[in-house]
Amino acid sequence: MAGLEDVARIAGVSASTVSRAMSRPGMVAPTTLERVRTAAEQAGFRANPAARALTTGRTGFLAMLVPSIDNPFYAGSIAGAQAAAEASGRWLIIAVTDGSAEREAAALRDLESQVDGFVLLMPLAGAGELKRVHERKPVVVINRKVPGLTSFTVDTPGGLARIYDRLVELGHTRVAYLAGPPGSWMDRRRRQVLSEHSDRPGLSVRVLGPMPPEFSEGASHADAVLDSGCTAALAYNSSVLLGLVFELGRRGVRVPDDLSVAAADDMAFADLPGSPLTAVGVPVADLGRRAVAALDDLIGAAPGSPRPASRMLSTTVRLTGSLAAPRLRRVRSAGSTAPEQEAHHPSSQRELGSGEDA
Amino acid sequence: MAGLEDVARIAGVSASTVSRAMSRPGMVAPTTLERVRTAAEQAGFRANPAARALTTGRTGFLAMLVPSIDNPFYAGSIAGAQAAAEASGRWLIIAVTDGSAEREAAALRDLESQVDGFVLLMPLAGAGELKRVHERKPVVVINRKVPGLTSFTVDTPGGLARIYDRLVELGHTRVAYLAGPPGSWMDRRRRQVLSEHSDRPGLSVRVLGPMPPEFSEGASHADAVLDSGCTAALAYNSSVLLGLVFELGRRGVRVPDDLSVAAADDMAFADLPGSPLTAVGVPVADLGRRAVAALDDLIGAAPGSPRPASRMLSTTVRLTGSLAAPRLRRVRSAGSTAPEQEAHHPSSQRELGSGEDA
DNA sequence: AACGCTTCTGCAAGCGCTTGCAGCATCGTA
DNA sequence: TACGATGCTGCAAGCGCTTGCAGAAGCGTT
Repeated sequence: MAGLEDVARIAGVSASTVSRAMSRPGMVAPTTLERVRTAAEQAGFRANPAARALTTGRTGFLAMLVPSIDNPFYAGSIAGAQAAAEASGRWLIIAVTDGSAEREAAALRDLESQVDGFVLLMPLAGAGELKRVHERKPVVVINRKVPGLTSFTVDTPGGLARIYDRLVELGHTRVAYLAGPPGSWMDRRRRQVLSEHSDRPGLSVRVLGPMPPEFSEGASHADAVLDSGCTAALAYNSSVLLGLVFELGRRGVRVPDDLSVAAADDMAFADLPGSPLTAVGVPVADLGRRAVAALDDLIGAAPGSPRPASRMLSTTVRLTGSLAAPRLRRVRSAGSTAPEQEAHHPSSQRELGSGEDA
Repeated sequence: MAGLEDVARIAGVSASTVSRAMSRPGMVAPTTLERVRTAAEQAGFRANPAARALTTGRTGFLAMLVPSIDNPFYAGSIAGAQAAAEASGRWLIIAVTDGSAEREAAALRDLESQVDGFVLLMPLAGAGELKRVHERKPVVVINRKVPGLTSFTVDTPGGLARIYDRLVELGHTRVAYLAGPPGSWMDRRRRQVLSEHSDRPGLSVRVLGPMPPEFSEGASHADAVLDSGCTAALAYNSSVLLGLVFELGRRGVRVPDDLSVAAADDMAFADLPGSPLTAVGVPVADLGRRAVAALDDLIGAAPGSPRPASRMLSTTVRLTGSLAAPRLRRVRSAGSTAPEQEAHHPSSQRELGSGEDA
């Protein structure tokens, strides 16, 4: 691998001149610059980033900490971040925290000296600790607000509220919510929104679950939805929704004629032009992109400069998809040919109290 | 940040001894070792990886080049690779090639000096070029075979064949295949399998598409499937399958009673215990994991040692899911209440010739 | 008691790049 | 013509770690 010295020899200058020619072309005379450049090309020169990092402290790496990768939400954000990073000539290191605060802390510690900044997707660490990291290497947070750090969040509640409003407008009075994984922060926020809306007269939300956000879970809760006497169902995410819809189809229940459905959080089809399902569409790639862009600003910026503004990105909702006016005639949960009949269930599911989420 | 020198001062030894205590504990006397260790702990010592890399050439990074991230197949592989990398104390850098040979080459070139090895997911570069990279930094390939390199592939064709056999066994004679993206290597391989099986007497495959592997595409091809007169449909992947099934449900077509369906390539639900859809399940995480494990071997190994064996991983198929005996009575494609009637269509779709895939 | 070995430690020379400083032309100005 | 200012370049000192080499003990032999 050709080094600075090799180029210097060819060009007949010193290594320092070559270095300057590469990183601050303005500092060398035009003719020298030209000479060095052709020499570099001839030698096939590639600067050794590790050596550069040793003196400058800049590694050209960004680290992104995510709870997991194989989840459309995270994967989308990673993709956005990666694209932005590459666009500014940096590489993205992915660290998976798996929801463990220890692993997160370990990654933060290990990578601190190897990267120029961090993108933290839903970090678990306390605000104080994050600020401490930020003092050493710039930090941008996604999907959580940390005072003092720039963060990018998404207005899922707003999207949910729009769906909710539409349901009310259509005349629905009972809505099922297929909850997400137990203990999920996102899930909690959503239920909070629902519970706020639940205060309206004549409206009630049944929470089914919690359940892992999987296709199979949506499918296996189809009967519960039917039994609940609800005329509409909201699913935690698109996977759950698809499972539900699939199973409903097998039971002869039509969407949206017999049951209105929507997903609270989606990256699979909300933005697709011809999608027949309504869902709160989350601009996941944007989250990643913006986070990295903000990081870029922070990395270049002088210590005292104002930090990039935090933003809440709005969601997209297509209200005309799988939402329709309620139908009181309901189909029983039996898998057979579906004779229509009134649904009258004692409904053992709990009502969503407005105060149950802290 | 505490350095070697700081620890040395505290422990009352030289920096070299500290270095050795950290990286080759066997080389220092037990008592010294102990002293150094407590000193290091006290000082909060963290070795600077860039400095280490400068002398050793080992960076502790692995690079993984993928066509894209937000695709369940790739995301799953990345997740597996990431886990394996972290398990062996390395970090994973993700580079997205986006299907561009130039970007791939650029990433390879840029990262060559910054990583200890490469995992290449479906690389575009020629075998010769890949071998050349391999001479500098170890390379492991996923989902493509490159002579001279260790690679991990997946037996999707085998899984497809099993589904196909089952369909034949059930008495199907006309099968629709919702093809993947135009020009896709995977898609070609699959169609090849189908065309091989298509030689059997009394069996025919209709290819619909090509189409992008999206939910909406599956949905919008539902009518084409119904019109084709086929009694079973294979989809390029699970997204397409779900779209198809969703739209079928709206038309009152039951799965699998009215139509058998399966996905050729799936990471979403094939492995889930209660999944109602049959699909060729691909062990995506395993691919990534094994690739990194092989890379580990290569990195540690002496230049002359035999390279880790390539392997083809087998797929999983649940045959009892959405496959059933064919029903000749078919539903027309009109979106209405679906009166049953015979399907007799001139079928303008082309038959799959056995030689059409190169 | 002397010798050769083994074990442990420190010295110093890098790894390949950046950068403060000083030297040397060159140029403009008085 | 002389002077300072300016522009460009080279020298050399690192950045923080690793490692070959050699010296210093400590040990077992003969």
